[in-house]
Amino acid sequence: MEEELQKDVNVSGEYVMKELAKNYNPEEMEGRIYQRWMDKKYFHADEDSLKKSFSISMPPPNVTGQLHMGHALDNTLQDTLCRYKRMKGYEVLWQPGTDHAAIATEVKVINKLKAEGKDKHDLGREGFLKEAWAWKEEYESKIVNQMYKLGVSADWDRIRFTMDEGCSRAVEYVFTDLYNKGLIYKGNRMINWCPVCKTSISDAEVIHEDQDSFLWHIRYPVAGEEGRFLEVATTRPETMFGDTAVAVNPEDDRYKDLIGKNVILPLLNKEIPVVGDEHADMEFGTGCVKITPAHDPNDYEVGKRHGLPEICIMHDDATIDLPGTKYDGMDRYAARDEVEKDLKDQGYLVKKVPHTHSVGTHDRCGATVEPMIKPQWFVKMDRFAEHCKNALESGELKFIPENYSRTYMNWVNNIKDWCISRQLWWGHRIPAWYCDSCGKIYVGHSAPEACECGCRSFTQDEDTLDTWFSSALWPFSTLGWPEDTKAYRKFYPNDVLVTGYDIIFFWVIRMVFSGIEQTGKCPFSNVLIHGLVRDEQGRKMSKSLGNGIDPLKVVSEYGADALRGALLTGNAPGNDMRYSEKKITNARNFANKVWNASRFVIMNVEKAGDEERRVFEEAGKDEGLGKIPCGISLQKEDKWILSRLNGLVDNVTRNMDSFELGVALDNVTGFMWDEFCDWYIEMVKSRLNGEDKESRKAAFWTLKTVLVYGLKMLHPFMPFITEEIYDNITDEESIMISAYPEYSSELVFSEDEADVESIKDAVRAIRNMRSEKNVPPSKRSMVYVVAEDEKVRRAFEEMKNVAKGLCSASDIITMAEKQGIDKNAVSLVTKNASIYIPLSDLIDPEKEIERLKKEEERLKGELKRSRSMLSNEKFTSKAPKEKVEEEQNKLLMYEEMMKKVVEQLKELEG
RNA sequence: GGGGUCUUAGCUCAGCUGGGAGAGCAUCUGCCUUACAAGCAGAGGGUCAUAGGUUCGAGCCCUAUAGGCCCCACCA
Repeated sequence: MEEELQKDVNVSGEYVMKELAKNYNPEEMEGRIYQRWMDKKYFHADEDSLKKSFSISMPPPNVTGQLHMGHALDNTLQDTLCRYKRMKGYEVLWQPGTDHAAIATEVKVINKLKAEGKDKHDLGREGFLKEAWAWKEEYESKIVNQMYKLGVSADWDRIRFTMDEGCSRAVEYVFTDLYNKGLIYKGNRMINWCPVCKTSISDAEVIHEDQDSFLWHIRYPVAGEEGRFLEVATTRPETMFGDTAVAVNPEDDRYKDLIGKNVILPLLNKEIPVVGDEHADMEFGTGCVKITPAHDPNDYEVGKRHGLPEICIMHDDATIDLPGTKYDGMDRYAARDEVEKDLKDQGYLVKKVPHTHSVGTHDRCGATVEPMIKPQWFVKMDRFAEHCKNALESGELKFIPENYSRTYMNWVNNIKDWCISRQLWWGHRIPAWYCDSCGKIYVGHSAPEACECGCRSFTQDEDTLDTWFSSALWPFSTLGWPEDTKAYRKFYPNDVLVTGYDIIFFWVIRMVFSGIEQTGKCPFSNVLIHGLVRDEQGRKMSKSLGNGIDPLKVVSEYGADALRGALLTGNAPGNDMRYSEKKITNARNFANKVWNASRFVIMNVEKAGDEERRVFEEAGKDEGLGKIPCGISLQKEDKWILSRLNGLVDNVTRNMDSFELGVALDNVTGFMWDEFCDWYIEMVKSRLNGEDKESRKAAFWTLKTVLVYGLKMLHPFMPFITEEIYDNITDEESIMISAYPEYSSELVFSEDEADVESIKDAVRAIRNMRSEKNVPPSKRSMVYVVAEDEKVRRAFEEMKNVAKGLCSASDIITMAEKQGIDKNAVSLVTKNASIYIPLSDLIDPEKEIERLKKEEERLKGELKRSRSMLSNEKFTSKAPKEKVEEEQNKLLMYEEMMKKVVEQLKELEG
């Protein structure tokens, strides 16, 4: 049967419809379609184009491993925006790339080497970097492949890497520039030290977590005053070897007199001064604080204020550095126990009380961070904080949702100098050179010929830069900056940055001030913030919990369109979302629905005559909505769905433009599923094989138009299935490069919309009734529609055949007033009509009375509410006119309905 | 300590500048109506966290309270 049909079509016409596979099979089509897009260079961004530009820089994923759900969401949002803008006629650049992720990658490579029995230091810097680059190549290609599978339409020919030649040049340029401006300096300051990774880390990389510990109270004897002690309280007794003072509050009457005197540091028997400093809180503990300037940020400040020596008592691996003592070489925690024991033995320990305090840990390895004084490079932040503030206040920068600008400002206002040097190998080596004889620093691409002192031998700084230093330049370093390239001129600044809220401080702020400092422009005008993808129970997806879902697994099982749809459905900017398989299957089911609706349309047009096929072929072209060819006489339901489609365009466009992608997708889904599939297709079924040729033509034209435009709006969200169908029902090249629908003021049929809504109301009421009475669909029934309003009657008359199919009516009779209808007919009341169905044998009159009474009660309530509102003089005088009118109309409608109900009740009750 | 955010149907969440609460899933009922059972039709289910306030009118604005979450800072 089907083969025959196929043959028929081939023989009969110039227009040969390709056939859609019987089942929606994403796996089969997605790879093939993506390859075609790539071959056709659709993702290519033309820097010479005269079209208005739209650009996004992809947040470069770390080359540390695989993509997770967060990446899938992030990239789906960007892809959807890019595809939308492309169809809207913009020259779109979506700049892809990957991040070297300094410490994260270095740790991975070290672990890999360890598994192979190799050690970083045995390999040496060169050897290690070779391993790291090999790692990068492997994981970058893995990641890129994963993006292909998601349908990412980035311009892959422009892929960049934060450590490639161009980006490295930009890094060097910026470092040198900031150094010359005095905005980068090298200093011996207190930084966060990770004793496991053996590198400094920035404040942002430290995670504070509360830990249960103790507060040790220790006596420090006052020098020269036999029997007098100062009792200090500390959470870190092992650092006492580095104590260089004890502080008391200058206002504290208990200890005032001791300021300027010395106390004896137990165990070391060393005299240290008592200083008066605000830092000592009289209310806390004993009011006396031991001061360890080299191992505590606050003590460091106190030390600075009082000119105290800074004694470092720890090695880089956090073992004690105290040559000649038994503590030397002990781990910090072992030393703590030992100190406690010794203090106790010698009578210095007063007590040890449980105490909870927050401990800084390294976000990469979890080790407890050790504050240390080390020579490091820093970026001054005062000026840059101003940049950040100005960008937001001037409106150059906008957050979506807006409240994240507060988070941003909160960060900006509390920013401190940024420690940018890292004691790692994998990263941009600091372009600073030290003269081997006098030590003078030169900053630049290479060392100078000779130093001022005449020496010609230099050594480059061993350290590398914080990974965020290079990502801060990403929006412009990828475009060839600092060269004045065409791409830079065309696509910088970017239009949107899409990223998670967890990264605002790390990345967004640093891009903003770097962009402004280097290019004079904020690197992007909109920051679209999204939340985290959590697991079904709302927990963060994490390796340690093992609750992560691999997006690629989902893709291979359900298709990329389903994953994308699930991630964007109901997704609101800035909000976390929960992942669930239910959401995936729901999105997949929707894709399947669209697939089948398309099959339905295609199958019918295959069966149709030449003329219909020609009409079909011409429909849905890019010339836009509102162009209804002459010779097409649309029926009411056609106008209804076209008008609804047109309204949808308006809605969806507005939501897309305001980055409400989740709402936009809901709009499209609702329209396609509910209005197009469940109503329009059902309405039109009988016409497709009907007698009336004009009606058939109009139906085919409308079906195609609505389907094609619907697919276009769906395409940014579900690119694969829409392309496959589009390819099969049009002879256009690709939906990706087709024009996005434009709202047309000529395609507004308000009256037809209202009429069809009346019919839908009636159909629903009838279905409801039949369902309530358990009437099988096969049992047809007469339907009488009584409507005083002539327009309503005409609408029912016009759509009689359509409505018949929708509610299993054998016939529909319309009339102005009730006459000749069986007394026992079931009656229904809709907004503007009364409907009677003679189902006498199936009706239980008592139940019917009961139902009508219920309805009467409901109406009574509504009438009461409405009347009291309208008789409220405050309402009628103060509320806007439209609202009052609206309420008056409602009242009339309720009164009308009430009248009918009362009438029907009277009849039933005899 | 500072800032943010959330509390709406059994579950997951929408609800745009205030004008009588929505979707999906789940549940229940009936349907293999030849595009689709990955489906169709229908139904039930909500004091919009609590208490005040502003307003003709509050899920939405203000204040307080309770609970949840996030970020920053501090914690000898």
